[in-house]
Amino acid sequence: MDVNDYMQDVSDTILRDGNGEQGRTVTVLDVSRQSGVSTATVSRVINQSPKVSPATRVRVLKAIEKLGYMRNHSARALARQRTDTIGVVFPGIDSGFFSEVLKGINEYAVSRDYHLMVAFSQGDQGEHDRVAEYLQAGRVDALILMNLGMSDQFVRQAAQRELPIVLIDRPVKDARVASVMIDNRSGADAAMTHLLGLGHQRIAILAGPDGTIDAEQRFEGCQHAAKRAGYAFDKDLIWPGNFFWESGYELMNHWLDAGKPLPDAMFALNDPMAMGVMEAMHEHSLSVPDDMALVGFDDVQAARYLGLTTVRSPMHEMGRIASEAAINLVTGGRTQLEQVLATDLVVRRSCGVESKS
Amino acid sequence: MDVNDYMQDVSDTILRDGNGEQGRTVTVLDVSRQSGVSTATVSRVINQSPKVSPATRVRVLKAIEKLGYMRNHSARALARQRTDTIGVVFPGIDSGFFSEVLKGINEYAVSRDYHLMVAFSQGDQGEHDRVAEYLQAGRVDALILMNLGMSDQFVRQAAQRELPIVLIDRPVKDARVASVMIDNRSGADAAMTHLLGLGHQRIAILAGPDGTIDAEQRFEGCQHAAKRAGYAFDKDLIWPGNFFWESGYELMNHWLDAGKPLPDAMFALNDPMAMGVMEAMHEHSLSVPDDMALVGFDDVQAARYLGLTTVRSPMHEMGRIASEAAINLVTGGRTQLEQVLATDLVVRRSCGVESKS
DNA sequence: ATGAAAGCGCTAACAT
DNA sequence: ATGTTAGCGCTTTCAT
Repeated sequence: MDVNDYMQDVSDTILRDGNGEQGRTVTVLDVSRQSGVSTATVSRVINQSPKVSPATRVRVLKAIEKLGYMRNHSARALARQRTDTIGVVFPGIDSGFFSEVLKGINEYAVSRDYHLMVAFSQGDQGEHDRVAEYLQAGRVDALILMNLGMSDQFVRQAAQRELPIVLIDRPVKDARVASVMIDNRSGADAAMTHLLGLGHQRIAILAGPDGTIDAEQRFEGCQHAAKRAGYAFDKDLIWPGNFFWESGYELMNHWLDAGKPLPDAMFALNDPMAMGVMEAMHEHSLSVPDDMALVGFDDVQAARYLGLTTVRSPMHEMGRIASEAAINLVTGGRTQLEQVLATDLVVRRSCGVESKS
Repeated sequence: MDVNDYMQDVSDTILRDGNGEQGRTVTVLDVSRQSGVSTATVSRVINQSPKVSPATRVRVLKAIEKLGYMRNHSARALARQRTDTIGVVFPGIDSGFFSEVLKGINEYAVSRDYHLMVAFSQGDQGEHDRVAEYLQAGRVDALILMNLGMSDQFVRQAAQRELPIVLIDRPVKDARVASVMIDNRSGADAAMTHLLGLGHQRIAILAGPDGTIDAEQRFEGCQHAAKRAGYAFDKDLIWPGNFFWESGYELMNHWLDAGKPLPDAMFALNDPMAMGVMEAMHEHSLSVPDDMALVGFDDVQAARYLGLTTVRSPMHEMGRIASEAAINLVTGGRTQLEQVLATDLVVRRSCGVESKS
C-alpha cells in the first residue's frame, strides 16, 4: 500500500463513493420459486386478488417476508400502464400558499394510495417545456397545475395530451380540464362590506396585477360591495399592486413620504401586500389599526402572527379537492369539472375590532 | 333518447368520466419503422449516443417529431434500473421551513435532470412504513429525509436498503448516510452574544423540545456565549418550549398573567415560538423591543414581516446541498458525507437596534 | 455505424 | 384456484 492508497483510505472516512454492489434484486420469480407457485399467483397475492386460497396466500406471504421482496414500481407501471402517481406543478414564486395546498393534495392522495411528483415552473418557456416533458412521459397519471406564471399556451399544450388535468385557482377555457377555484368575489365583497360596516369613509384598495384572475375577481367583489352600499371609490385610492410584499411596502412608503393623508382603511388584495403596507407604516411610526384599518386576502400563516384581518382562502381544501378530482379522473370516477370553494372573513385586530383569532 | 339519457347528457356538461380512449402510444418501434432503422439506433439517438451518423440521426429525429414520440419513463427506468428521481420526505408539521428547502432541492435536481417525488411523514409508525415502502420500491434513486418526527428506527431501516440517503438537519449515526446540518451552536452563540452586548441583564431562553438536535445544539450555543461573557443564567428564565407557536404564546401568557416581571430580553430558540411570545405580549399591550428585546431562530418568512431579529438558517442552501449530495451518491460521484452550513444573525427591530433588513 | 435479440420485473389474458 | 405466456417500451450487449 503506497502513499496514495493510504491517502485514499483516510479520505474514505469522510468521503464516500456512490452505490456499491447492489445484491441481486428479489423478483416475483424468486418468490414464486420459494413458495412453489407461479408468478401469476404471487402477483395475485401482491395485488390482493380474492382468487387465491388462504393457504397459498400465506405461503406466498411468508416467502415474500423471508426473501424481503418488494415490488418494483417501474415494472408494475409498465405492465399496468399506470403509475399511481400524480404530478403537481407549482409556480416558482410562492406567497406561502403552496405548502398548504400541497399538503391538502397529499392528504387525499395518500388516502387513495397515490404518490406525488412535484415540479416547479419558473414561468419561462424553457421551464414549461421541461415540466411538460417530464410529466407527460408516462411518469404520472394526472396533473395538478397551480395558477400563476403558467401561460395559457402551456395549459393548452398539456391538455392536448390525454392526461387528466386539474387546474387550481385558474379559470378553465378547455372542456378537458377540471378546475378548483376559490370564491374571490364574495370574499372581497365580505371584506369590503366589513370595512364599510365599520363606518370607514375613505377606503383604499391595493389591487393586484392586471390579467390575473384573482386580482380581477377580488376587485369585482369590492366594486359590488361598494355599489350595494352606495359607496363611491376615490380613484386616487386605488393603488396598483402586484401581489408582492414589496409593492405594498413601496406604495405605502411613497404615499407617506409624499406627505399624503392616510385613508381610513385599506383593503390589500392579498396578504403579502398588506404586510408590506404594515411594515411601511411601522417604519413611519404609524399604527394599524389606529391610524388606518387594514384587511388582506388569503390568510397565510403570517397573517395570524400579525393580527391581520383577512379573507381566508381554503388552501388545504383546495389541494384536497384538486387531488380528489385528479384521482377520480384517472380512475374513471365521476368528477365535478368546476368547483368553487367558499372563502370567509377572519376578523383580527388590524381593523380595530378584536375578536376570534 | 329517453329521459334518463337526456339527464345524462345535461350533467355531462359539468361532470366528466375518467380517461376515454388512449390513442395507441408511439413507441421506439414506430419511430424505427418510420425512419427505417432499428430500435437500437432510435434508442441511441434518444440517448444522445455519439455513435450515430449525422444523417441517420436527422432521419430519426424527424420521425420522432412527426410521430410525436415521447419516451416512456417506466420502460426506461425498468431497463436502466434508474429512475432519475429522488425522493424527498418531509415531516408533516412544518415551521415554514420546508417549502424553502424543497425549492433548494429542486433547483439543483433540475440542473442535473432529476425529478422529485415528495412524501410527508406524519410521524407515526404506519406512515413511516408507507413512506419507506413507497420510496424503496425502485421509485427513486435516492432519498432525502428531513428532520423532525423521523424516528431513528425509521432512518436505520431506510439506510439498510441500498438507497443512498441524505439527512437534512439531523445527525448521522450511520456511515452509510450523508447529512447536511446547520451550525446551530454558533448561531445561538451569536444571538446570545448580541443580546449580552446590548447590555441586557436578565435574559430568558425559550428552549426547544428535549431530544431534538436543534434544541440541544442551540442551547449549547447559548451556554457557551454566556460562559464566555461571564454571564450566569437564572434558572427561572429558562422556559421549556416545544418549537411551536403555541408554546411561546402560552408560556408568555402564563408568565404575564401570573404578574411576573418581564426579563430584559428573550431568546426563543425558533421563530414560531418567538412569534407566539410577541403575540402574547401584544395582547397584554406590551411592546417588543421596548418592554423586552426578542430574538428568534431560523428566519422564516414571517420573521421579516414582524421585524424579528433572528438567526438565519440557510434553508434554500440546505436543500441545494442535500440534493447535490444525493445525486452525487447516485451517480457515483464523491460526496462529503457530513456538511455543516453557517448561520448568521439578522438584526431587525425586535432588539431595539434598527438596522439592515 | 447499425442491427438482432435478450432481458428489465411485473401483470393479465387465457387456459386448465 | 392456479399456471402459462405474451407482452408493457426501452436499453444494451454482442454481432456484423
